[in-house]
Amino acid sequence: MASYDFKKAEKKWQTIWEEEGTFNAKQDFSLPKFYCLVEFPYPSGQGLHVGHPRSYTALDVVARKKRLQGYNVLYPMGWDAFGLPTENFAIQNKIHPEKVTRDNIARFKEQLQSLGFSFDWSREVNTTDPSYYKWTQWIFLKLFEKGLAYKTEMAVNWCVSCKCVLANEEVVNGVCERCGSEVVRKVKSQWMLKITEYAQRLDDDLDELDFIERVKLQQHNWIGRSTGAEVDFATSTGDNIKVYTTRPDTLFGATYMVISPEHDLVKKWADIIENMDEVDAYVDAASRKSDFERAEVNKDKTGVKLQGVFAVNPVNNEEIPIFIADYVLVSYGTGAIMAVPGHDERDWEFAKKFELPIVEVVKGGDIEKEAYVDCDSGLMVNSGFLDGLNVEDAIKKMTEWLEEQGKGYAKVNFKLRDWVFSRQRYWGEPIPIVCCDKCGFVPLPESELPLTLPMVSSYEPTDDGESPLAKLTDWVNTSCPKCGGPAMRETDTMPQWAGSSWYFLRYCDPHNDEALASKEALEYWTPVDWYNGGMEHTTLHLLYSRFWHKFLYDIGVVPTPEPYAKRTSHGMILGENGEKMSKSRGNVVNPDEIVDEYGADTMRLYEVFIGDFEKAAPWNSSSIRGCKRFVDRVWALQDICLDGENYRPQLETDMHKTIKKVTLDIDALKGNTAIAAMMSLTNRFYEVGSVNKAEYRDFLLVLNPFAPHLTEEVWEKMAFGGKVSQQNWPQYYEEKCLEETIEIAVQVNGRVRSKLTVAADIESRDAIELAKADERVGQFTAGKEIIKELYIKGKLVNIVVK
RNA sequence: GCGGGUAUGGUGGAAUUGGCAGACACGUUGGAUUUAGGAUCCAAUGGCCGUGAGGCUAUGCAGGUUCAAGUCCUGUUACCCGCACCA
Repeated sequence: MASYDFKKAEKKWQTIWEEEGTFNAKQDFSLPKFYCLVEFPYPSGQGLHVGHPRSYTALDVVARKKRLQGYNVLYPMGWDAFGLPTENFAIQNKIHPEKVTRDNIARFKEQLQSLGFSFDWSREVNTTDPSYYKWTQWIFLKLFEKGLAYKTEMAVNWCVSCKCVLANEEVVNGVCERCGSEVVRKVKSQWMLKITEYAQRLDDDLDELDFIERVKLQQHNWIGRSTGAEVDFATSTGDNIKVYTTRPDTLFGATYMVISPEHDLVKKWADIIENMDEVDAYVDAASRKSDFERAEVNKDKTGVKLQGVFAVNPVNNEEIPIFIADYVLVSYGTGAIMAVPGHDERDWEFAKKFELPIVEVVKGGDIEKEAYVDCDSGLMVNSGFLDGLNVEDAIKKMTEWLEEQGKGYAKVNFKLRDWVFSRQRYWGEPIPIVCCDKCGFVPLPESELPLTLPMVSSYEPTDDGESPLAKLTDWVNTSCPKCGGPAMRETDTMPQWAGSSWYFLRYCDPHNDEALASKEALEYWTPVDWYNGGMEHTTLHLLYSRFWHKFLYDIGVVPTPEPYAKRTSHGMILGENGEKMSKSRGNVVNPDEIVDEYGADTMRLYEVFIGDFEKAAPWNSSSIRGCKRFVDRVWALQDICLDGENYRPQLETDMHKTIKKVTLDIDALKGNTAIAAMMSLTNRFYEVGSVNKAEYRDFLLVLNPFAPHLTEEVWEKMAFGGKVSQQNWPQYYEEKCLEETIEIAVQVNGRVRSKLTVAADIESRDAIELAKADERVGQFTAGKEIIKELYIKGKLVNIVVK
């Protein structure tokens, strides 16, 4: 037998699959369906690195197995192609981003196809294609129509290098998530999406979903729900200060108030505040700090007392001072707090510094030394009608009291902010809105979609914060769709996250020009049964797309309230040195070279075999050889293949056990141990000295999802009939997975002293008798008193002696 | 600071959830084959002691529960990730 010519075989089968459309999802909606999805890549200039194929392979294995199990599988692929890196590359090299995108996609596609993924290429989507982004714009207009898209002037995160605003989700540790540059505050008029309107549902509905826990947790934390109360504090000026607190029980301990420097009352009180100079200086200093500086946790608390005004604590009518301080954020709650220094660390620190009274209202701590914060076990004191209650009851009673008195009410708050949706860059979807002096913001009529991105030769970002599109006066100046008068187009574009927020819907019906997808296709295919993607998208793409999907559900476009039934996440493939793979570290492994040297199947096997799917794993160019050997050994089984229509007795259990293991492991994303089991079975064939046709056939079937080219090629060479892709997944029988005789360990005082081969169904009593009769066991029990003896079925006997 | 996670041979990693730790691989060593290299095949391979049979020891560290602990409990260390003055 000639050795396996993987290059020839892989090319051959890839061509067949492409010509036949072997893996295209079927239009027959009566079949059981399985929608299997991986995040579509951003087609960067560097091409794929060996990290990309990890999740593609894992879900390709799932998709291929599901097909063999009779499901109509949708496993699509596409391109998330708008975005800054492409635009920056285009600017640097003076090539239009449209061409850069086209070239990058061509390269990515070729690389993906060389790995033999079973994607349905007939459904390929591209977010930069006008026939695609027509529907991205359409969804935006629906959001606008329902009041969920609005434009407002606000302080935003501005990346100095990208010359573009960023969403909160795109700012990581005060720097730009993408380029690592400084992020400063800038007041700008921005399009916003009201994701906050969906905060409660995005949070609640997580519980019903089959998402891995760390994803749920991260989304819960990001949404940041808290329950408490809003309370009104009267002031000496007749104004109200509304505060949000999670601890209404501690209201009797509120000895001062703090409002943020940006709070409206500061300006309103300009004439009343006696030390306005000092206050102005503080406000000014705060405004010049970056968010990052302001958020620095361990810095000293600063602030200024507002002279000439005071507030009144609504529960005891005591007059309390009002401060401004930048530790109170204007963007959360009401931008004002009641300070309870006895039971809040920040307030305690502030009170110590400004020598303000600290009152204990929950007993149990030592408020002289530190704030008593985690006081669930304490009882209320110095708190009038709350005295003697525990914290939980006190919160309830105080909230009731506030509501009765009309001084406050229960309130749920979220950390989640609305989504800053406009970008001052060229390579994105134009926002289909015109601004008319008479009519305000007017949406383009649906018939004018898509509003295409004008093809221009100059699209550099500007320093003044305007979109490059603003310079195209011919394009900008238009007429109002409503009144026909002169109007101007919106010149900002959508963020990269727009196109990816709904792409999984388009796959269901990608060529539809009447709707983003037909009702029937959506009814059949959604929700996505299994979605895998990176943890870095948890609070970005994953949250955004859940939001859009819920909105589309509310307006009757999609049939399910959630887009994804199941979400898993892969660990990163690291460089050989254990560090993150990157060009600057020089540890990038190019999959093309691996495919060239070892073949796609070896590459696929190694990607799965490398380790626990959820954990990061370092690439190792030696280890991959083990997978290559495995491929060659499977090929060479042809030399020792005997006739035989049934499993041979000495291999029957091995066959059933392996099929079972592979079947279950694939669904549990434990392909690494599935491959180990198949390696063991191969070793077993060689140990026996032969395989027979029945065994070889079924072995090839379970190996097929991992090594599709090899298995098809062997199948054909062996003339097993048809193709592997047309077969059924082999069955295993539970009862045939059990050995008739088993080896059990015999322990004395928990240490293994001997082994016995016994019938699998041996009675406990018999096993113990046999164990005690064992010579070696006797040496350890002789002359000692047996205190206890037990048999753990199928495992061991333990004899405890003294 | 808060929340979550991880820690097992020289390496990647297994361990049916409390039941023989180290499956499966990589690497290494020895052997076979080969003109040679490569490839392939066979054997050994956690550590310590022992010629040997075998014994002891071992899952970051320290305790505990149990006939039995990588797995459960208490404490502790290191690293990774997320959030970060969110009232």
